[in-house]
Amino acid sequence: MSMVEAETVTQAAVFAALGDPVRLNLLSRLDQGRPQSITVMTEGTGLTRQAVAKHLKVLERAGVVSPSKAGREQHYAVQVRALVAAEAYLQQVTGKWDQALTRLRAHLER
Amino acid sequence: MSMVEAETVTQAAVFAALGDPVRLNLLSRLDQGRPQSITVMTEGTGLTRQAVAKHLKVLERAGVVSPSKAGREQHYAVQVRALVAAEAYLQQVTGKWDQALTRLRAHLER
DNA sequence: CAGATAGGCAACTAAAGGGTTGCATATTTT
DNA sequence: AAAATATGCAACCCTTTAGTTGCCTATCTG
Repeated sequence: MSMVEAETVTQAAVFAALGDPVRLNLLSRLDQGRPQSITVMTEGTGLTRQAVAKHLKVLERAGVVSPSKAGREQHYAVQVRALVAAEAYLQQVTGKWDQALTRLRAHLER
Repeated sequence: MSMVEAETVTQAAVFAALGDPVRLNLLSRLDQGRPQSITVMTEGTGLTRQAVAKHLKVLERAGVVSPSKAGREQHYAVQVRALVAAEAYLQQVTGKWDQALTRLRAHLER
């Protein structure tokens, strides 16, 4: 597997982690800055603690969130790097598209 | 379901569509500007035409790609709007994080 | 028109995902 | 020390997803 492909796979993992409404909600509740415990994150989801714990694991494996233990509590905090990387990836794609549009325009005006 | 939740679901669908290495590859080959047929998109994937067709359907339902018929060929083109929206979503989240950091900083310096 | 090419549809399989329940373990709290 | 709280682990269920194969239809092309 080429390096490009490897990167694509990694990037896909991040998008996949974001590709679930529950996880997107959890994330939006985590980006308040301070880490939250699993139990707290469970509140208002209508799900069991285990379900939420799984979702947080998914986010963690994708690097979107990072865990830290505080006593008996497991806290999770947003890992901005991954999000910024995803943002950069999209910018690259949309950027390429802009370039393509420019080329197309140049071609048509010839 | 609230409007926020509905939007979250929609946005999650886009991320989910991007959350697969195969689809990410297809997308990167589509962003050259001009639409491509399914058969052409299949080349070099190591998959069957039907598999690729399914992936393109997924991208289409998420609004990431749009179909158009040219004779017997089915062409797909990148739909930049969806990508920009996803980008905006991430910016909003990372932006909120920046604000949170600012608040935290202010709190610590008090 | 006959053959080749591009797709669509459907059925089927294997694996991954999202959730739940039950039970064991570690930390607090009283 | 006992009760309560926060998690972790594992087994299990159901649905979705990623891929395949087989076959039928539409559109070119020679």
